[in-house]
Amino acid sequence: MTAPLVTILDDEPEIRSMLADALEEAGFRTMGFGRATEFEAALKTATPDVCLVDLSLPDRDGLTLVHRLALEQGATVIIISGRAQVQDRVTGLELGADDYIIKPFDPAEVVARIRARLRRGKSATNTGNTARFNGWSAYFDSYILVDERGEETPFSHAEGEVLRLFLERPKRLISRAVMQETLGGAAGESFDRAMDVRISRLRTKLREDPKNPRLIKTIYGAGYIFLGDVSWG
Amino acid sequence: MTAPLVTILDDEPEIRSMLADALEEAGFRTMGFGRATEFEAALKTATPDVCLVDLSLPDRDGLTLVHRLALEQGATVIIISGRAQVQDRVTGLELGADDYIIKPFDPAEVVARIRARLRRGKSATNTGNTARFNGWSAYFDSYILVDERGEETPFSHAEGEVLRLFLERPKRLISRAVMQETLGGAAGESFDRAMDVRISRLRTKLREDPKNPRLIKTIYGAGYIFLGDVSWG
DNA sequence: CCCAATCCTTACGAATTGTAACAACCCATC
DNA sequence: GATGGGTTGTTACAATTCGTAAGGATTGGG
Repeated sequence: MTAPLVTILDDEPEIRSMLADALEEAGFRTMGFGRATEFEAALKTATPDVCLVDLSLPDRDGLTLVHRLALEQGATVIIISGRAQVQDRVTGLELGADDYIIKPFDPAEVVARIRARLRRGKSATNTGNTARFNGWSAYFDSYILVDERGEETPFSHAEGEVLRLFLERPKRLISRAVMQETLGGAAGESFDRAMDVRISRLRTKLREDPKNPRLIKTIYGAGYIFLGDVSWG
Repeated sequence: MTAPLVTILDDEPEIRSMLADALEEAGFRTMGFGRATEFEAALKTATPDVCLVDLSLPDRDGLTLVHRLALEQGATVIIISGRAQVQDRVTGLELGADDYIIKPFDPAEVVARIRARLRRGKSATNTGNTARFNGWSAYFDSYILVDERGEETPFSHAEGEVLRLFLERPKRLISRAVMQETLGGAAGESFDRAMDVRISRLRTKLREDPKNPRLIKTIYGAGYIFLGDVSWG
């Protein structure tokens, strides 16, 4: 499972290094090019997962290049451009680009947009559906909880809804009203016992001590609070 | 092939109608909603290809909704928001959105971005009649599954239909309604057991552990989700 | 310490889903 | 046509999920 490869095609070296820094920080491999010819030469040996392309190239019309990349190579292409007109963006996207980012940009957003593209694809690093907390790993796409010894515990859809709600708001009070809203929809009268049961079942899967819960705390008369050091990814 | 369905979730009626106009002009079908509850109710029967979501909803936290849509439903989600900070965009994309468009926007760009998303989703899948996933190779022209050791298992036409549907939409929830539509045609009454049987038979051919399936997961009350890293070719 | 409100947990049942077994069907071959 | 192998739908029943009810435990105010 190698890191995804991102190529950067831009004639300004500062932009290349800024992007490369941010991308490598985020765990990607990068290759930078200042001219289309070099980039195309490299394409013969490397197969990038994402191509960042600046439209204002010295030696080639960027749009044509994007079109060819998207059509022939089938690569994911993200245009980076100083041209901010709606019409520019529309034609760029129509020609096959997957995204269009306007200069000046924030590298963090570029990383986020690349991740969003890759998420959909094949064996791409799926960000956003895995969370780690206090020795546990929660895989929301496979509906599995894994403890630190690697032992797996499957959880159901309903349990996953509760767990995700907690992991999205760690160390904050979550009122019963909010829970009802996000989970069941209509906030019924006697129906709210259902939520207790969901939480109860989730607690047993997390092996919580009923007398002394470490992760899911009950705030009498208010709601619940999830005490865990959560990191998504 | 019917036109792709785009749902619009925004509390401002003018924005809804502006988007609906532009999208229908461009050949899409649209459904508009002013509140998250109505939208979620509609999701039980309809399966949109793209969901446009405004983050400032009156009755629900938009970001949570996006997260749920992206993870559970596996839908293509595009956020439309007035919040223009980079951090807003990054968190929106991290939570599962496929794109983030800032108000005020030009409907033409929205159309172009939706097209870019759909293009990627379709063309990546429809080509080829061979697919690889998690050690398996599926040959749809010869109706044969091959495991990593080269052992062959033939599969029938009906099983192939289910498998193809899964492989074309990996890691997304496929509702029973969609399955019926793609497979059996008429959504009968007692006929829906047939689908379970198809899936059951496919599961045994993929050597799934009945207690703990890895590839084909059941979402109680909703549908199925195929969790393989698929590459066509 | 007492009591009412709140919360936890167990058990049960309705709805949903899995699968084995059988029947209907298709289709090539004799 | 009849036969036989394979495929697919149907039925029946087992297993799972998840809300509900009920009783016990806990909390916090007085």
